[in-house]
Amino acid sequence: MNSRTIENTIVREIRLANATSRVQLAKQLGIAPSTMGIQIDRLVEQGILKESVPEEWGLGRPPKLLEPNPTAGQFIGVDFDARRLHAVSVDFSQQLLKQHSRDLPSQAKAADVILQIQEVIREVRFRGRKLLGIGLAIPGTLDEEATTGLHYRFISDWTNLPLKRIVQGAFRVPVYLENNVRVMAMAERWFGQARNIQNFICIGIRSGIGAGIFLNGELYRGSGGLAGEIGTWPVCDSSLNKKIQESIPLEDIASLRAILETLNTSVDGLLESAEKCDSSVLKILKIAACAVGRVISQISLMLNPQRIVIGGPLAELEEAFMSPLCEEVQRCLNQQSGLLPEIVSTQLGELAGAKGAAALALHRWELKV
Amino acid sequence: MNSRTIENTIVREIRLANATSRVQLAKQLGIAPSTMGIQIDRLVEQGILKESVPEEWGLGRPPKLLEPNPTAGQFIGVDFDARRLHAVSVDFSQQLLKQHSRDLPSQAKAADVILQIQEVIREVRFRGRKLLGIGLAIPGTLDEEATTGLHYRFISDWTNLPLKRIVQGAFRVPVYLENNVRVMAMAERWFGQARNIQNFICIGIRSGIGAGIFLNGELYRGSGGLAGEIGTWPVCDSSLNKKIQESIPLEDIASLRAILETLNTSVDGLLESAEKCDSSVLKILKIAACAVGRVISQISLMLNPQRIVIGGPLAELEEAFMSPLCEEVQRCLNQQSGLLPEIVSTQLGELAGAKGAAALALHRWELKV
DNA sequence: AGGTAATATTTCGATATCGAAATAACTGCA
DNA sequence: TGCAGTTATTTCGATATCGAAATATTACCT
Repeated sequence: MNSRTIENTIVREIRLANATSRVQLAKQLGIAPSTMGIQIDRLVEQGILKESVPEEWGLGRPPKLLEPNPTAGQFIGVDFDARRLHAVSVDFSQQLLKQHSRDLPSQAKAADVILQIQEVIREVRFRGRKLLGIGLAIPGTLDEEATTGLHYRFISDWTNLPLKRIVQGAFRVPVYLENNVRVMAMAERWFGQARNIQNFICIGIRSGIGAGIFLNGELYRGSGGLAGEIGTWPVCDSSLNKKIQESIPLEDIASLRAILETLNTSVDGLLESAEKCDSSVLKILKIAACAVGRVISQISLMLNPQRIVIGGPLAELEEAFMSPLCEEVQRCLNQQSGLLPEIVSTQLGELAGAKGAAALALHRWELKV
Repeated sequence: MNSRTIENTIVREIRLANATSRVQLAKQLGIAPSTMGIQIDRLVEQGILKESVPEEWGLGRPPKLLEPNPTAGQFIGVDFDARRLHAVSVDFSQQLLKQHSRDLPSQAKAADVILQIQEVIREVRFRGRKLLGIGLAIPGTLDEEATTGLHYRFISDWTNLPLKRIVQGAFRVPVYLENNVRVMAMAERWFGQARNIQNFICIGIRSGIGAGIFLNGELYRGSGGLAGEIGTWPVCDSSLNKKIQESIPLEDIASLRAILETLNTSVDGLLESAEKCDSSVLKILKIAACAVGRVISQISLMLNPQRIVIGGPLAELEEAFMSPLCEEVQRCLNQQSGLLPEIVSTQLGELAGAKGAAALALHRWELKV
């Protein structure tokens, strides 16, 4: 049991294993069924949970299935980077209510972005459902307590912004912040490729490259909140590029930005020419994939994760990117098959971050008795 | 609260913060003082805990200090590698009772080693204290459940040995296994350089190189129990050795075994000539230190640990090894001071592993009601 | 229809925990 | 000595949890 109250643990458990029974929950949480009965009855009475009857059932008395009551309230999630901003609202059972995406003006200032964040929150807010919390997926670094944005390279004056205070002041509900990539990892853990996986790493390849890390079933942030900052990981491999003598930061080889600059094209252009098997594009992508693969193999030596989830546009390129990446990981770990992680690409679309941010708020939310 | 019973949590808490009071414990564990009183009374009555009076006290009623009762029983810890075997017994309050070390015959077979383990356990067993548990620090890899030794490179037929079953059968007390380096990390965490540090990594440099990892305050094993196997980490840096084109496994550059082979000397010989600043020795050590330093810097990017503890004989060489290591880490992380970990060498001597193994048994031990 | 087996939930007395107030044990001061 | 101030522990009625047995609801079999 965590430090959370039993009530919150129950709601969380029900959301994860959508629809369970009193007895099953009692077993899962190591609580007497009689006690669980009392707790559940109260939550149903309060309108937090809903009971339903199973459609088919074998032997024995059928359980009263439990689900979160959608009408108990809504959560809002916002995700952004330098170019684009996404927001969603979800009901208490994590179903999408409204969504909204917009481009940010290039060269946008921090103050603009903060205003736009508040605008889109109002935009996606669903009338008639109590707003229970807001989650923000923040690019760049956060302070350890996750209240303040410290730095983001691609918005010039994005420095020491007390985002939690600002948004909390504007909407008067709990606001939860988390780093962009970590929110992606949470999304994978809760409704993506890493459900029920205790040890996995989500690697996001966008303007920069970062990792969201789940170990022993928990998000890992590092002692200063800086874990996963692998953008500057030194990569050097003479087999990749004979001219390289010194090592090069991973981000300079494999980030979307670096690749687009090298090829002087757009994201859509890149994806298109990769589909068409343009050989110069494939070569660059292969170099990037190998670099990421080498880093993954080294991470695997250290952390032996069960699974790696790749996020970002490149993850969609099966032949051109994911295959060479997997091969390189295999090559590097050839002797040690026990260390070889499963490598998959994300299936959550553009809204992954926003949905993850909403889920962050929803999972952190505490029922006050 | 963990899944452990309250009683065990209390005993553990008292051992960690040697001597506290009922009220303090109640606060620390979030339990009502009245309840804590009942629990403690029972534990004292059972002879598990002892009460004592504080020597000096300021204002207010002085607390009845609590400590583990040494006579409640003993734990035995065994640590070994291919060359040498250590065993200790400690009382219930973690104080050393007896110790024993012996060399293993070179080319010893697994069966020999297992017999010797049982012999030294009998050797250090302290008469008149109930034996409550045995901890074994095992070199090489273990299965996920930590019951079976899978493989150890330096004992030829060390393969799939059900050590837990064997030793448990022989002594009829709970037996706990853990990997060598992880036990060292536990020792650092409980009574060494990493007390009260949530995120740290213990790097052991002996015949091989491995890492014991504590994250979020918990030991991290990896999804197959293979986390920390950094011996084959590829190191390549043309600044270290111009002739290197391909990367080389860390263990081939920086393990004690590799260094001793290169210099054709013994451990004592190496330490001695390092003290005397033999330049060829210093050069080899510097290359090793830089290799380890580079790996640490990469690990820090990923995990942002607060502290790194270096174990093994080389950790004693301040000038010849630790200094160049720290410098290399700083150089590699130059732009990112937030990621720079504290780097220290272990202060626990030869018996660290055995004491850690005993502490493992003692911390895992469960009071059965 | 009636009985049996299986599973879920509730009932109910025993036990554990909580929280607030009372009590105990000390220092410092008059 | 007596009293105020401070902190630790215990007391005690209210509440929560437990565990085993009782009850409820279903399928399946005869």
